[in-house]
Amino acid sequence: MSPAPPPITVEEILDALRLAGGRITTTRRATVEALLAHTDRHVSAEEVVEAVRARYSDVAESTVYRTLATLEELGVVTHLHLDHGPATFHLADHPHRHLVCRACHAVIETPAELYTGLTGELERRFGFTVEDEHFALTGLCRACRPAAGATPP
Amino acid sequence: MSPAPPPITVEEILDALRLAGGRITTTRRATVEALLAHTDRHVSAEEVVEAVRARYSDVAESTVYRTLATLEELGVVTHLHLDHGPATFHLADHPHRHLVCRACHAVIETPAELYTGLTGELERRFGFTVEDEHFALTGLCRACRPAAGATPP
DNA sequence: TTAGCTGCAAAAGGTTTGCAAATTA
DNA sequence: TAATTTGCAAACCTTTTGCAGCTAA
Repeated sequence: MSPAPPPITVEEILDALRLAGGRITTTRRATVEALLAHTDRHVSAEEVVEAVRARYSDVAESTVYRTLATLEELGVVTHLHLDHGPATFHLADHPHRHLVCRACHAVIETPAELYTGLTGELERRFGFTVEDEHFALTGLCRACRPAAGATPP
Repeated sequence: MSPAPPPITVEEILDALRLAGGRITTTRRATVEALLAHTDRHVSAEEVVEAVRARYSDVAESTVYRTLATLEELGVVTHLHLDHGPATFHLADHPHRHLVCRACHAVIETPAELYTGLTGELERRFGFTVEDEHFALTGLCRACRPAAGATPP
C-alpha cells in the first residue's frame, strides 16, 4: 500500500542528536554509520562495536552502548530480543515483527499489518495497546518443522 | 469451552522425574512444591531458590537451576521472558500468552485461542509454526495508556 | 554399588556504572 | 568555559559449569 519510506540518513540522525543538545563526535558518527550500513540486518551491540573499531580501534564498548541508548531515547533506534543472547538493534523506521525458528535460528520479518487483527482484539478485550515489537515470536520454520503430511484439501 | 484441566500434582511430577531415570531428593521435591505453590504466579529461578531455602537453607542456586532445566526437558515446566531481567518459570499445563505493560510491568494472561487467527495466517503465509510462548507481548495497559479521548464513532 | 545429585566456587555473557580525562560547542 | 562524551576498569545480574563428595535406588 504505502511505498517504502525514504531511508533516513546519517545526517538526519546526527541532527536529531544535535537537536537534543548532544554533541557529534567521531565515535558517534561511526556508530550511526555502522547502523545505517546494516539497515537490513539485525546487529548486536557487539557487532556495532566491531564495526566501529574496524575504523577507530580505541572505541570502548560502553561508549557504543551509551550511544545506542541515546539513539533509542530519541526514537531513532530500537532494540529487540530475537532469542536468548544479545539484543539486536535496528533503525526504528518501519514497524515489523520477527519470527525466529527455535531450531535453525532463522529470522523472518513480517509486516506489522498482519498483527492488526490481534492487536485490535487485545485492545478491545483487555484495554491493552500492543506496541512495536520488543520480543520475537518463536516457533519452527518450514524447513525445521517435522515433515508432516500436506494439509488435506 | 474445555473445563479447567485437573491440576497436576507434586507426585505426578516426581513420577515423571523417576520415569526418566531421575532420583527424588529432598531438594527436588521442595523445588517442585515451590513451583506448585505458585501455580498462578510467574516465579523467577531466584524466587524458587528462596522458597526452597526457606525450608532447607543450604540449597545451592545451581541445583535449583538444574532441576528446573530437567523439568523443562520433561515438558513439565516452561520458562518465558516477560521483560528484561530474569526468566520466569511456570507449569506447562495450560497454554497462554502474556501481555506486559512497559510502564507498570503489569502482567495480563490471555488465552491461547485468541492467537489462532494470527498463527494460522503466519503458517499459511510463511510456513512458520508459532509455538508456545517464549516471550511476552509488550505495550501499555489501560491504566498506563495516555488518557486519549474515546475512539470516535 | 553406581549412576545421578549436590554444594561450592568460579566463570561466562551481556550490559551498566563510576570516574577522571578529553572533547565539543 | 561549561557541558557533554569518552576510555578504562570494575561491577552487575542472571545463568552455567567443573569438580569432588554425597546419596538414592
